[in-house]
Amino acid sequence: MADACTIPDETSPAGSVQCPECKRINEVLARVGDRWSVLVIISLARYGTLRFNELKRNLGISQRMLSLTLRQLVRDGLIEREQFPTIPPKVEYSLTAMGTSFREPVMALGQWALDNLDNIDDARARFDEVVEA
Amino acid sequence: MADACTIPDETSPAGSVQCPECKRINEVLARVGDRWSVLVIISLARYGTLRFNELKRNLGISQRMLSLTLRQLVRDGLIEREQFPTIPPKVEYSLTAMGTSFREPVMALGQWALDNLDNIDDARARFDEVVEA
DNA sequence: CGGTATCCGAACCGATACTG
DNA sequence: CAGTATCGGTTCGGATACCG
Repeated sequence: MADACTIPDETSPAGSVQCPECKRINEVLARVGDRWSVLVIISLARYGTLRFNELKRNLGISQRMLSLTLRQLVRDGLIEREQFPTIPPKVEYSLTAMGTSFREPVMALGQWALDNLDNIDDARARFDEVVEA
Repeated sequence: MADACTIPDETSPAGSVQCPECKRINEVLARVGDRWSVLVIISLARYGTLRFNELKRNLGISQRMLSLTLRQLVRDGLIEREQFPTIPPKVEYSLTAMGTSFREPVMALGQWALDNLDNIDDARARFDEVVEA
């Protein structure tokens, strides 16, 4: 990996110019960092393989958004789509190798989210109380 | 931490009902998981403390979005705002303890993003080529 | 310097209806 | 079952102008 790809590069004086890493991270997160993508990845990481409607029920996502999200993730090479020509049709989704490598940071983020939801709620309550006064 | 908060809970039969963890993760990610928040956290994790316009230049974010994002993050207890009553005014932002604990999963995500941007671009190119045919 | 207020187009996203 | 198409409300987010 090139030097330009390591995050802790503190050569520039803090706020001089736009940090190139942020620009690139931004690009990737714009693609795979939205909430539905993250949740689809988490679900597939948990269950291995899921059908369309299983994901739909699992996530509480609308049919439209799931369809769009899945197509994006397939296009980005994070998940795989296997279609069985049966009647009624059956389509299974699972993680690719890259999707699996995405699993770890995503799961860490998800776990942090679970661990800190209450803390955030508390912080918000305190903040709002102060602001009202 | 309660049992209900662990992600790898495979008790339900895959797609039966909405998984409660996904619901909660969704809630937190809706708050602190947006792109600007993530990038602010990454920048503060890198530099420790930054002023408003340093962050602005660093991220390539509009003044409006930065202002909104910072206020949210302060409200959620992830960052701290210190104001110096000088002329011209000076305001410094840094991570709180909770923000610092958020740092690790976020940095992991950012690093993954950097490492895989090219892979994603390649996957997209391949996908689009196939679709055109 | 560090904001806030307003405007306005773009993107998001759920609801609904329809298809193979 | 696994989608696609269309519509309409909400949110996002940049641009601009203004303030302490």
